[in-house]
Amino acid sequence: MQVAVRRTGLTSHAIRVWERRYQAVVPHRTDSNRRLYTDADIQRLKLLRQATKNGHSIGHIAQMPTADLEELLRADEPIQPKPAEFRPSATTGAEAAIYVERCLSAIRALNAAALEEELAQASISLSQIKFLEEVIGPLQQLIGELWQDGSLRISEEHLATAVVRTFVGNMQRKSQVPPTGSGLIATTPTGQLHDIGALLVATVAATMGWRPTFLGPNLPAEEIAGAARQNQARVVSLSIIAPADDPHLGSELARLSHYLGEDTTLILGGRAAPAYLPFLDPARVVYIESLQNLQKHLASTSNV
Amino acid sequence: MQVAVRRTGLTSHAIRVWERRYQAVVPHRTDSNRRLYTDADIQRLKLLRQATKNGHSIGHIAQMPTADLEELLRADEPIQPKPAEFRPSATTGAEAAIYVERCLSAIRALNAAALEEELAQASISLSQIKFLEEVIGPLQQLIGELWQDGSLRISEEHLATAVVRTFVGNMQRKSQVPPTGSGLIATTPTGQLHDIGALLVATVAATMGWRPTFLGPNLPAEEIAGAARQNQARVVSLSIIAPADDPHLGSELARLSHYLGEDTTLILGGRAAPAYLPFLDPARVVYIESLQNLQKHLASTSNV
DNA sequence: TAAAATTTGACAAAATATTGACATTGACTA
DNA sequence: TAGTCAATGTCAATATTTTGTCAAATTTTA
Repeated sequence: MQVAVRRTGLTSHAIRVWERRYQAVVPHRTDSNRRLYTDADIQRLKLLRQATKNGHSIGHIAQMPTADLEELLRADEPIQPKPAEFRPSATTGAEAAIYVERCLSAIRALNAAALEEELAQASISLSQIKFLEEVIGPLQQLIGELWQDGSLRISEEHLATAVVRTFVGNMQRKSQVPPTGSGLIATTPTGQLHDIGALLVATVAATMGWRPTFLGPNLPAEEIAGAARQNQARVVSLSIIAPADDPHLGSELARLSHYLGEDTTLILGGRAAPAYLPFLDPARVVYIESLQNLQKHLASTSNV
Repeated sequence: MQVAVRRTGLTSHAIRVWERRYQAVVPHRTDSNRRLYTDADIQRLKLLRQATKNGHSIGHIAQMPTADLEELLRADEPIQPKPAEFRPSATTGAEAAIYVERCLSAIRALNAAALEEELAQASISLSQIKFLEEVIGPLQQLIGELWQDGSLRISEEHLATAVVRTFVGNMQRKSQVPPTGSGLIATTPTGQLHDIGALLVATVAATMGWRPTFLGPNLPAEEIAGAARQNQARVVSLSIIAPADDPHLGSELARLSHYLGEDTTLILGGRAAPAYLPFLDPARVVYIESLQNLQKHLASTSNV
C-alpha cells in the first residue's frame, strides 16, 4: 500500500525488504495478496524509521516489541521522558474537551510540568490531527478569550504559551518525514502577534512530507517574500487571528501576493482571515478553515 | 555501533582504539562481530571523554571503575571555572566559537534543521553550563548585534529565536531532576521583551534540583509577585538586557521588591542589570554576571 | 490497456572490523 | 639544546557484513 509509504516516509522497497528479511512488520493481506497495514503497523514502521535514523541497525531492532522501540527512542532523544500512564479513557467525542479542561487547570496552578503531562497524554491518545485541532486549537482560543475577559492572568498566559510552543515545536521536529515535498513558509503578517497557528501549519506540513520553515509572528511582506524565494517555497501560509479590520493588513497582503512568484500559492487561515480575502486575487489565494482542510489541500498540491 | 558515536560525541576510531589499547570499554559482539554497546557502556564512554577533555590522559583513567570516573569529574568541576587564562578553557572557548559560527551560517540559510543539528552537536560536545554560556549566550548576543546593524533580516532572527527557544526549552525539561529544591521564578520585567536569558536561568536551576517556573517576558511587578507567592518561590530571577536607562524599570523593580516576602530573594542578571541595582535594597537583591555565578549562588542557597 | 503491487534475485553503496602506519605532543635525557 | 620515546588520536587499506535500491516477470486494479 502506498498509503503506508506516504505516512511513514519510507520507500515501498524498504518496507517490503524489512518484511522479507526481518519480519519487521507483517501486514495482513487481501484476497488478492495486497498488503493491508493497520495504524499500529504504520506507527511501528515510523518508530523503526526514526530509530534507524538515529543510527540503530535495522537488523537489530526489527524484531523488538514496539514498546521497546519507544523506549529506545526515548533514550536516544531525551526529549520525551514521559512514561505512559494508564488513565480511564473518556468517550471519544468529549475526550479532547476533557484534556482542554485539564490543561486549563494546570495553567491556573502555574504548573508547567502538569500542563505538559496533559499535552503528552492527549497527543498519545488522540491522532495527531485531532490533537492539534481539538486540543491545541481550542486551548489557544480559550486562553485568548479568558485573557480578553481579564479572567486569566498574564503570567498564566505566558506560561501556557511557553509550554505549548515548546511542545508543538517538538512535535513538528519529530514528525518531519524525509524531504520529498517542496518548501512551505509558515508565519504571520505584520500586526499578527500570535504564531501558534502558524506553528500548527508547519507541523501538519511536516507530517505530509513538506519541508516547512516556521518564521514566527509579525513579519513584513518583503521579508516573507524573501524567505519564500530563498527557500524555494511553493506555499506561503499565514495565520490571521484578529482583528478583522486592520487597516494596513489588506494592502500588506496584496503587496505580498504581488511579490510572490506565479508558482507560489498563498494560504490564509485563522479566525480573521476571511475578512482579508477581498484584498487578494481569488485565483492566487486559498482560504482554509481547518487543519484537516489544510491537510487535504497539501495532499492535492504535493504531486504537482 | 554508530549510536555510540552519536551519543558520546567520540569518533568511531577513538572508541575502537580505546578498546584495543586499554580495554576501556569492551562491548559485547553480535554473531557477525559487530560491537554492541549497552547504556552503561555509553555512559562510561561519555565520562571518559569528559575526563580526557579535562586534561586526564586516557591511559591513566581507561581502566578505572566507572564510579571512580564520576568521582573524578565531580572533583574537576569546581576547578574548571576558576582559571580564566587557563589553556583548556581557551580551547573549549574556541570550540564554542566555532559552533556559534556554524549556527549563524545555518540561520543565514534559513535552515532550521541545520541550526538544530549544530545545537545538538554543541550540547553533546560541551558541558551543559558551557553550552549555555558560551554558545547560546554569545549566539543570542550576536543575533542582537547583527539585528541592530540591520545585517540580519527579521525572518532570520525569528527563525533563530524559534529554534533556540524550543531547544533550550527541551533542555530545561530534560534536565529536570526530582523536585527536591524550592521554587524559582524566571522571567523578565515590563519592557524587557527578550526572554531567552530567563529560560537559561530556568534551565540551570532545573539541573540543580530547583523547581523552576518560566513565565516568559514582559511581566508587570504585580504578576511576578503573585506568581512567586502562588508557587512559594524562594527566588525570583529577572533577566534585563537593554536598555540601561528605562525610566520606569527602576520603580517597577522597587515595587516588585516591596511586594516580595522577606524570605524571597531577587536575582538580577543580564547586560543592563547593573544599571538598576541602585534602585534596590542591596540586602535584598543579588546580581549575577554569569550562569556559573548563578550556579554557585543557587548551590549555596539551596540547603537553607 | 496503463498503472500499481508482488516476488525474486542481484547488486552497489554504506557501515564495521582489523591491522598497521603516521603525525603530534609532551616528558625525559644526553 | 637537541634527541629519544611513549602516549594518543587519526588515517589508509582491506575484508566482511549490512542494507537500500533496482530490474524482470507476473498478477491485480482502475
